[in-house]
Amino acid sequence: MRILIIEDDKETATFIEDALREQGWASVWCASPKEGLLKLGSGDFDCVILDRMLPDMDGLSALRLFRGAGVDTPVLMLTALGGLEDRVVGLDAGADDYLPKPFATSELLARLRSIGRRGPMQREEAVIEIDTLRIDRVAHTAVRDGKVLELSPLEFRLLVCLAQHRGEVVTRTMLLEKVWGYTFDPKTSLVQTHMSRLRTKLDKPFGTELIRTVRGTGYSIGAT
Amino acid sequence: MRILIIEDDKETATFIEDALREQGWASVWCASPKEGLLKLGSGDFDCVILDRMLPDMDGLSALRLFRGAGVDTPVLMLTALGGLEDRVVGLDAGADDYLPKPFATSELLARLRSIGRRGPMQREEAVIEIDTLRIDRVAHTAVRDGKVLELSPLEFRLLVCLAQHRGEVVTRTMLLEKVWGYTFDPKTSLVQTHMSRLRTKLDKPFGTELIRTVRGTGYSIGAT
DNA sequence: AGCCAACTTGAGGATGTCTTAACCGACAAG
DNA sequence: CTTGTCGGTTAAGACATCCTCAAGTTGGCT
Repeated sequence: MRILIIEDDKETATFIEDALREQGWASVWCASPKEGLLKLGSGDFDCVILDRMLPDMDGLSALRLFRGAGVDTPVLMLTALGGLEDRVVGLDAGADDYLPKPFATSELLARLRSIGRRGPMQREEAVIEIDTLRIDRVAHTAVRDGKVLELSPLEFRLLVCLAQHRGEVVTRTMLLEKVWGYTFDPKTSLVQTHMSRLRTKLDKPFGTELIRTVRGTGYSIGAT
Repeated sequence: MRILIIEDDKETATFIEDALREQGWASVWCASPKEGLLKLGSGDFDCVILDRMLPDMDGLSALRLFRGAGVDTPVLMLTALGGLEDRVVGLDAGADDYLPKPFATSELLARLRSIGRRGPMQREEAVIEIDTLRIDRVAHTAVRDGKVLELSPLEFRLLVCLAQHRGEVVTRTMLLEKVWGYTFDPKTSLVQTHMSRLRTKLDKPFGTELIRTVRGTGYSIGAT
């Protein structure tokens, strides 16, 4: 694994580099996103560790810059802010995972392994089409039968998550992780409620149902 | 996959159980290592998830107890302590893998899959085809002659279990273990009832029978 | 043929899960 | 300050599922 670290704090950076070296992974460090983009262009990296707080450019903007430039290397976002929204915003902007500071080394390594396992070719399509439904992740729009769906941000994330796994069942646990950033079960009908809301906008007005409920497991879209 | 969970915290335990069930794996929960050892002796498990911190016995001691008793089931150790030394000690004592809490479910499942792969040649294919029947475990669908079968969760599990042992006779005891997670005999026609329901959906509408009854033993699918 | 055990099948009710509507607080815009 | 949107919670009701029981039916053996 070759990993690019974008982090202005020297101390944190060396801490991470040490951990990676112990694991036998190569790392390259740079302090600014601009530098990072250059390096991403030249060497091929398996993953980027990106700090959310940077002096000259915000981590989120940096991420958008990368994605805009056609860089599809997986990004693990670091942030001092532990808030949930923050996490969601990060994932929304195209980060593949998220780690709050301070973190345990083992946790960092685990996340990296997990990202690495997915493989480099996990191309995230900007536009996903299922039946007569067309989802544009860049324009942030969903259209079915030529009719624009007025979805709330959360509903959109939910739909995207389903669509990215079209033909597969997406478990409730998975949705909680990917859409809400939860690693626990809120013990409420959170997912179901929002799935219902999504359906009233996505399925109700069109007769045929795109979303299928898989009892005891989760939901799926675009299968059979 | 059959998985034994040894975890005193009920909440964590149910969380894990949910995730496993969604994945289509059977799990048995117990709160103490002693109980666990008993269960390990009776039912055959593919993996053990063992908490590092337990009230009456330390996880490491438990692990040594198991290994001492000749149990060679792979063990995934959970721990709240993220330190490196801890990890080393855990792996030293004979754990096959190690996961710090809190963990992402996807991470847990990935580790389990990885552990499962090492074991004796498992058939965990995503798609199984038998004659004109096609079972997709990822999409959670079963199709015969192009017609989608509307199966309940239990019926689906039952079918998968049969299909994974296609050509072999699956005993009732085996089904009770793999599908229901029972380690005892309920003395009712539990298995037969559901086999019947499965047949009305799988065989009745198609004339030819895929499921064969083996009197006094169990059932089999896809044999001759 | 006749018997017995094993298997099949249908009905019923308890249980659990999913759907949906209603409510409430947080937040941003006017 | 008011208004509207968003998102989380709760609860009621609809619905599916699954277990048990009990009455057929089948198959193998003498």
